[in-house]
Amino acid sequence: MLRVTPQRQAILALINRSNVHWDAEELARELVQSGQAVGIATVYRGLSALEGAGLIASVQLGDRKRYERIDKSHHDHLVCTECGSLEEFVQPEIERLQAQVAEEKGFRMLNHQLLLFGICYACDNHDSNQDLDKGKKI
Amino acid sequence: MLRVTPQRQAILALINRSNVHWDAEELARELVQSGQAVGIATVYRGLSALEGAGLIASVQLGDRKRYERIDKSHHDHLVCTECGSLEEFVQPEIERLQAQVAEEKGFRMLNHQLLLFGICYACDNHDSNQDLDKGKKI
DNA sequence: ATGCTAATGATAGTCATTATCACTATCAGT
DNA sequence: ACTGATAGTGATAATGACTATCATTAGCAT
Ligand SMILES: [Mn+2]
Ligand SMILES: [Mn+2]
Ligand SMILES: [Zn+2]
Ligand SMILES: [Zn+2]
Repeated sequence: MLRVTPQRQAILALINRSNVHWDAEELARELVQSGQAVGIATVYRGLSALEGAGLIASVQLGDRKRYERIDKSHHDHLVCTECGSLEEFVQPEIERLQAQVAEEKGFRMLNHQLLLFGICYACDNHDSNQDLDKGKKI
Repeated sequence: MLRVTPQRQAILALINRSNVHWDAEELARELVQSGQAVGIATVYRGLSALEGAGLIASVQLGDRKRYERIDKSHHDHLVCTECGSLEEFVQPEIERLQAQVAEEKGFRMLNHQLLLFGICYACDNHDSNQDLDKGKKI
């Protein structure tokens, strides 16, 4: 009952061929650029449907949700509060301890979210107060 | 330059005397109940100011921010996606490993957020499909 | 090929939070 | 204690990220 449509194919293709954490608006703009514009409501619905089908992954960052490829192993994120960039990391021991905590509490954990906020290496060593590149893909 | 006002005192007192993760609207309603109504915009600004002053703590849960007392040691949260309840936990080893990851990446971590989503013990063993208690304090 | 119904897209609505702005109150300096 | 600079208040408008509506279109099971 999940239908294959050109719009969803375009959204999925774009996410799969990039290494970006897209939000709905950014993705819609990129689709316009590439000549296959998709209505913004359809982008929201498409992203939600694709995630529900297990074809893409998401990260909730503050008030906005970002989507990325799912064909990499699970990872968590370092979020730079200066430039907004995302860095990825994997720490199996943390994953194991999370499951252990849930277990001990009788809590059936379905997923988790771990965000480390701070200043990335680049920002910490910035030459001057560069303007933030608002158009940068993260 | 952070001024002491009756509104902020009321907000802080309410948070400090309870063990609840308040959002702005809930807190405003409670203040009305207790006969010291505070404008909703002032509640938002007050919560933000108090957090900035290190007097209360916050958790970003999906699209809404919740505030709680800061006079307990740092902890993270188990979030029940069924009933919305929050359970707290501390895992020093996870904390240590987070700092280690940031260190290795040259990332200056300022804070973090770890949420474990799933079904709490009560919901997992519910007798029937009880209606969620929307008014419940969490 | 047909038809049931999910999907689309333009747009209106929702909801949490922030901005505006006229007015008030805190408090540092006298 | 007085006062002035300015932070804070509160009613309300605005914003921004989504979600609902609804007429129309188009997958896809049969
Ligand atoms: Mn990622
Ligand atoms: Mn807590
Ligand atoms: Zn940065
Ligand atoms: Zn529960």
